[in-house]
Amino acid sequence: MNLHQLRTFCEVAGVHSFTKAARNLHYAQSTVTSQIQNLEDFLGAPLFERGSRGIVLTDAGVRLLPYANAMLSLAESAHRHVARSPV
Amino acid sequence: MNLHQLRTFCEVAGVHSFTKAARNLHYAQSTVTSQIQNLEDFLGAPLFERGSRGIVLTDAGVRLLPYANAMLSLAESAHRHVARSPV
DNA sequence: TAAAAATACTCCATAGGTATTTTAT
DNA sequence: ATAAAATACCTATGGAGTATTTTTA
Repeated sequence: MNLHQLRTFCEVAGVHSFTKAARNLHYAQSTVTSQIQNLEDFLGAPLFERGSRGIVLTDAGVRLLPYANAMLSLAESAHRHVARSPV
Repeated sequence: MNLHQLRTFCEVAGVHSFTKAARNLHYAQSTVTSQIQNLEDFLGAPLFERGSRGIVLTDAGVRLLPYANAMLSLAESAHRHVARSPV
C-alpha cells in the first residue's frame, strides 16, 4: 500500500471510472488498473465492483475511502508543514 | 515519501540511532541512511542533526513526527478495518 | 581505535508505459 | 461498434543489499 495507490483509488472512486481517473492523474489506463489491483491484493479484498453499470465501490472500498482521504490529506499537510522549514 | 520511510523515520527518532533502527526494522544500515536521505530530499529539509552527541531531530523532524505517527497508525487501522472484509 | 554514518557500487523488484485483447453496452 | 477494463509484455527507476570509507567520541 502506498500513497500513489491511495490517491488513484480516491480518484477512481470519485469519477467512477478507471479511464477518467487515469486521464485526470496523467497515468496510463493500465497503470490505474495495476495500482487498484495491487491495492486489492495487499488488502485481500476487492475495492470496486466492475459490472454492468460502470464502476461501484464494494463494502471494503467504502470502508477504505475515509482512511485513504485522511492519509492523503495528512501527507499534504506534512509536506507543507515540514517543507516550509526556515532551515 | 512513502510509509516505509516514515516508519524508519519514527524508529530512528525513537532510538536516536540509524544503526539500531536498522537492526530493529531488519534493514541494512545503509538502507536506513538512504531512506532518511530520500525523505529529506523529498521534503527539502534535514530531519536529523548528525553531530557530536549522536542523532537528534531538527525542527523539521520535530514537525514531521506527529504526521508520520498519524499516517502510520491510519495505515494500520485501514488495513485491519478493510482487510477483515467478510467479502 | 571503535562505533556509527556516509558512500560506492551491484542487483533485482516493481512501477509505469505501449500495445493488444477481452468484455459489455 | 464503441468504449472501458484487463492482460501481456517491456523498460527503467529506485529500493535494498554488501563492502568500504569517512567521521567522531
